[in-house]
Amino acid sequence: MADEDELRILLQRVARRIRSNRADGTMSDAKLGVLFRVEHEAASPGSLAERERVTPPSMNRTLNTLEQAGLVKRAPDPDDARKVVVSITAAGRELIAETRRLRTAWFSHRLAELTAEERAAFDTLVPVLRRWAEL
Amino acid sequence: MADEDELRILLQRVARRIRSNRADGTMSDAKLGVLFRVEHEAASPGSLAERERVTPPSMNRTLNTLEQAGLVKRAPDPDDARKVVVSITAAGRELIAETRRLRTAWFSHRLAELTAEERAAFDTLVPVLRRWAEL
DNA sequence: TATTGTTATACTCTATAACTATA
DNA sequence: TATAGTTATAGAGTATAACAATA
Repeated sequence: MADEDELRILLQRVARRIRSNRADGTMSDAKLGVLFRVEHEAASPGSLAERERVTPPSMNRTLNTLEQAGLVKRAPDPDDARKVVVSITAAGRELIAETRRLRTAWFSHRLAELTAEERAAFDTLVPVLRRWAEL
Repeated sequence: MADEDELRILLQRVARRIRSNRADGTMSDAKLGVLFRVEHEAASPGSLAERERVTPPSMNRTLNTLEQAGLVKRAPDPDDARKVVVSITAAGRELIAETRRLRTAWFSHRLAELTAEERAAFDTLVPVLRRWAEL
């Protein structure tokens, strides 16, 4: 069995290494996280706060910054006037695409260096990681 | 082949999940990072700033907080009066031990749920992750 | 002069408490 | 009354610029 401590620490360091590839050095994890969330589906400020595990006021501030930068936009919910719908803009999509391109480039190069056995090992672990990420 | 994007994103989410296990909710990553650094070997503020990739003033502020909390101590360098040596205290060691224990507990439970094949896959990937972490 | 550490100041992200509008 | 969003205010971490002490 591999050393548990080492495996755990390695996962954190590799994740940090991946995260260091950013399209724009001024984009924080907080902002990028929200941008990635609303990329596929518009969401309310409250649900974004919950999924990013921050408080509603904190999320509100992040949304203000993203909105001022033209990366997301707010719109009133047609069914419930209390609610707001946050969606991504074209500029937001472009920034995400660039960030993803850089991260993918680095990661693709790393994957390309692997043996067939190592690639297979990753395939085996994807369902495991998927479960853990949801906990 | 597994989806490269998903694998990359999952690694980040799992790392984040692991990181959320802290002995003391008030200990930030910044402070814990320094504490882990000086656990094995005393170091200067400047070298700590470099290895943690923050500026010297930022590191200085972190060290002030850790010192006030009694987790590290500063001492003059005997050879060069300009330099300072930062070392961990007994209280600092205790806090690290507790943090490590909690992280290990969560991760151990996750590993215990795996099949033999999944465990073997992790063993295969440890050398790979070790290489990536150093890049 | 160059190096090491620190102080001064400001900006971002986070939080708790309080307020507004709507259901 | 309860819910969704926001505003007010404060604490922690980070940065750049400037300063002090020593080599």
